[in-house]
Order: sequence, then C-alpha cells, then structure tokens
Amino acid sequence: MKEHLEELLSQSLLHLQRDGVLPGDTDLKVQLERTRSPEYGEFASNLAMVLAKPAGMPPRKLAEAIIERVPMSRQVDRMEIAGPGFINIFLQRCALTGILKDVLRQGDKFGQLRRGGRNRITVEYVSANPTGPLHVGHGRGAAYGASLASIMSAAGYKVQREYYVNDNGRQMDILAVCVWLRYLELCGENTNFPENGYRGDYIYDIARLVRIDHGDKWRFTRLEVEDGLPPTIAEGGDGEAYLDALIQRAKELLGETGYLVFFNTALDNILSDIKEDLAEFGVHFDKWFSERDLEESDAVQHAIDRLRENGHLYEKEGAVWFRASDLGDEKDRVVIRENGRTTYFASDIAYFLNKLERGFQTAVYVFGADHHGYVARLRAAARGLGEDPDRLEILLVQFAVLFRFGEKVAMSTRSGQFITLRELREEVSTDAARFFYVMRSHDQHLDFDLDLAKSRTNENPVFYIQYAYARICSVFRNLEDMDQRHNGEIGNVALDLLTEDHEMQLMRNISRFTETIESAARLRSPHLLAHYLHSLATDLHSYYNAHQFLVKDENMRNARLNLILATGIILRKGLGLLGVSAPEEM
RNA sequence: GCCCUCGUAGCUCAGCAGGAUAGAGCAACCGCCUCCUAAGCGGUAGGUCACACGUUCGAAUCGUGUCGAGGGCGCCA
Repeated sequence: MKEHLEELLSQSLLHLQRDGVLPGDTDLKVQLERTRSPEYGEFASNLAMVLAKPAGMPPRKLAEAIIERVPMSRQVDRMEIAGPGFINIFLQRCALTGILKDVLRQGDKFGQLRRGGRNRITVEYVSANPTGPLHVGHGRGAAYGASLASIMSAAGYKVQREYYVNDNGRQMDILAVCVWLRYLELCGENTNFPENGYRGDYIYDIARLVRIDHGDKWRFTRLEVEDGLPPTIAEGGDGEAYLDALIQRAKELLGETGYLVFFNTALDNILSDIKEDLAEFGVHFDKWFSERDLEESDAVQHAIDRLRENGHLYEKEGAVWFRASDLGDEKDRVVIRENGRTTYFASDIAYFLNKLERGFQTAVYVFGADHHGYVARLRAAARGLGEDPDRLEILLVQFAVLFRFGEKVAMSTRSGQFITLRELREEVSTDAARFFYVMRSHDQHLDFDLDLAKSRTNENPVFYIQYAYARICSVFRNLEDMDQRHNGEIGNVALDLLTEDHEMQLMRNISRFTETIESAARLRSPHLLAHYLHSLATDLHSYYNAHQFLVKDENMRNARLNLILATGIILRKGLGLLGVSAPEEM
C-alpha cells in the first residue's frame, strides 16, 4: 500500500518536472509517513514543503499542483492539503478490506516480502567462546540476532545465520589445562588450581568424562606438574605467566595425543552444550564457522597478503603492523607478533574477507557493547583490504541488567557467579526471555525485571500479547460449542459491515504489519515489531470488550470472525518472528 | 586523557529518514463481569524531551559545546 502511494506521488513529481514546475535536478525521493490520527487520513507527505524552495512557490500551492497530477487509483479516496502544506491521503475502504482478505488468503505466508534485493547477507551473532556455558549476557545477543535474522528474512533479504566458533588460541588452552587439573584432583592428586583459570563446576563434569574414558592414564604428581613454574597470583605473580607455563608443562607431560584428549573433550562438550542451549532458546544457525578451519586454510595469510599488496603493512620491533591509523582507527595494530604468530585481529580480518569471498554482499556482526572498540578497527581493515567499509555492519547490543525483587542481581564472571542463559530460561520461560530481550532498542541498556517476566498478569507484555491470541482461538472454540460455523466467504463479502471505530482501528493496524517488518529489518530493530504486536493486542482487547463477535446475524458474525482471524494470523506470525510461541489456550 | 553509546512522565521505555497537540506500559486515582477467558476494558492525572547556542519554513530528532550516566581503549582472546 505504502509503495503504491509512493509510486503515485513520484509519477506526479515526474510530471511536474516535465512541465518545468520543478527544476530538472531536484531530488524526487518521496517521503511518506503514517499520520498520527485518522482526521489526517492514513498517510501524509511533506513533499510540498520540502520542494517548495526549489519550485519557487508556496508549499500549499505546490501541494495543489502535486495532487492535481497524481494518477487515479482505486485505493485512494482523496488527498487533502492541511496545515503548512501536508498532503493528507485518505484511502478507500477497499484498501483496508483488501489487505484483510490478503491476510486470510495467505495465512502464515502473509508478511513475506520481497524488498531485500538479490544480495546475500550474513548475520553473525552470539559467537561466544566455547570455554563455558552461555550466560545471560549472551542471551540478549542471541535473542536479538535471531529475531533480526528472522525479520530480515521475512523482509526479503537472503540471510545466512552464522556463529564463529573461537576454538583456537590461548583461552582454549587455558580451558584444556583447567580440565586436566580437575582431572588430577579427581584422581586424588593435590593441585594448585589457578585463581585466573576457569573455575566453574562444569570443568569437573568434563574432567569426569575424560576419566571415564581413560582412567588415570594422565595422572601426574603435583611436583611433576608445578615444579619450576612462575609464581601464581597468590604467590605475588600476575598469574598470566603461570598459566602460559602451565600450558607448556601440560603439553610436555601429556604429549600431543593426551593434550588433545583434554582439549577436544572440553571443546566438544561445551560446544554441544551451547548448541543445545541455543536450540532450546529457539536460536538456530545455518553455519558454525570454526576458527581452526580458518587457520588451517591459508585464509589468514591470504588476508595479510592482501593488506601488504595494498601497502598497509610495515615492520616495527620485530612485529608486523597494520597501518590502521591511516584508515580511521585510533592507532596501528599488530597482525603478526614478534614470535611469528598471527594475532586474533588478523583472524578477524581473514574471517571478514572470507565472508565476502563466500559471496556475501554484506556481513552483519552482532556484538556485545564491550566490543565497540572493534568497530573502527574492523572498518579500517575493510578499507585496507580494498573493500567498501559499508559491506561491514556492526550492531552493538547493550548490556542487560537483571533485577529481582527490585534489586540488581549481582554478577561476576571472575568468581563464576554468573547466571546462565539456561537458568534464566528455566526461571522465566523461553517466551518471556526472548521477548524481554528484544523489546528495547538494541543500543539501549536493558533492565530485565525477572519478577515481571515471570508474572502472569497484564503487567507482562508477553502474556498480554499471547492472551490476545488465546482469546481469538477461544472464540473459535466457542463457535464450535454453539454449533455455529465460520464461513470465510460470507465474511469476506460482508466486510463492509465493519464500520465501528474499533474495527477500523484494527484493520488499520493490520495494514501496518508489512511496513513494520520492512522498517524493523531496515533499521535492524526487532523492538519495533515487539511494540507493534503490543499495539495490535491492545486493539484486539479493546474490540473484544466493546463488541460481541458471536452475534446472530450471519453476515456480521462472519465478517467479525474474519477480522479477528486475520488479527490472530498476524499475532502468531509476529510472535514467531521474535521466537515467541502463540499458545491457543492460556 | 582519547573514543563509543546514551540522557524523553514518579519508574521502564517508544518516537521509523526533521513535520501537525511529544506517545505506551507500570505505579497512583475513579469506574466496568446476569455477556465469546477481568491474564481484560474505559477514564483522570502526570513532561522546560539534561542544558546552551546554531542550521531550518519547522528540531526530542541534525551540528557544536557544557553537564551527567555507562562502556571501551593490550604483540589478551
């Protein structure tokens, strides 16, 4: 509908340009928006005010000229000039009832748009290191990324969902060593577990698995393990050197095979736990991209070569640096360390390049707000590779702070005192968690009220929307009990009977659904859909209270049932895009 | 110190690409079940859009500055 009107207006503008009223070089982009109130019609355009200056005539006069040249349309009732020069567009009834019929005909397929263009786009989210279970901080990125991908897909983008598995590097080594130490403990050895290691109980679980498969095969005494290592934190060291030395010692004592057993058992275990956790959260991926695969291919070297060819690398103090400061970053960055190993940043660059080479026009990254230092860095890298930095899109998701009994829930990763995503799901339900995470703009801090999310009252927006859907289903169940039938054909013919304010409001709101998907996708803002669904539920509840649907008159009854059936379809579809279920009974 | 994000009603937040009288929900107050689920509905009250200047026919929205909040600034991953 909106597209149609935009088309009509641009026709008129072209006409005006041809007639010489508007200069040939005017930007004819049509701006059209929903009005705030029906007294201004459905849509309004500020075209006349924007173009008044180039046209050299007063806005209201120009508006008149524009309206005169708009082609006829069966959807449009009339256009009026209002205020300083707004063009208010009033639609024919059939424009609204037509959309209603579309919804009923297409059912769950309604809302699948084709506006995303042909380009493929990859959306990466979560990508948490597989060193422990997901916690509530990852939850928001998961909910946001998953909802965004679904919405963009509905808007017609060709979306691939991707998770970058950071299965290489020091953190993984630390993990493997921690498992080994816990294993030694289980074997009955006395160990000195590092304060800065992974201390969660899940480490014991993994150690237990190794022991079940391999017994005490890799048992060593405390002296063998710790002899000659640098000081721990407790002993006054910084702890990092201790960990590195411990990793070295583990590799020596365990040998490559033994070390890999600990490493891989930890990785496989945690990764499958993460996958299961996300699946239960309704969050899915098309590709789990392994960092090790990236390293084993020559992708990193390939990316570094590209930077070198483009003249962005130099050597200093034995390391190879990327001259990022020339490309918008604050400072230069190391890509190859003095010891010859490439940096994590080099992998990031390679991964980005890899995405483009796999045929994606745009790579969208959903990062936690703590990664915002990456934005300038990665954009500089994109430029350095000779690519358009706009092909890289980084969306930062702000932190969520949990509240229980009106108080902030304390969390600290260091002590292992963090709430896991799984615990959150079990406490408030997946539906509530998914909705709460995305109901605020992603660039806004989120206060997550656990008590509210659990509550089964009207204060809880999830239940409010689900309840609207359940009420609709309930009406249809009662219909059967009353031995009446719903006849959609009769209802469609009788749609013109729906003239009450509540009915008009509901129809108008239904007609906004596709626009909402389009803007939520374009603005990367699933919260717009969350708000939209809430407003649609409000309209339904108001209608429900004001009017009886199951009335004697067959035409009116079927027309009303068609209206609420269409509302239900939109609610179910919309909730589905947010990963929230639509229960038929509550 | 530098950089990023943010500042809208008592609280939590919308406000899409600058547009008409700044909107929801919660909390407060007043009402509504002989009727399809009251997990609902209707109404009242509540704002100098942090502040200042600028751009514009028009600014919560754009720009600059000030104040305030949170976060980020490693040859860590």
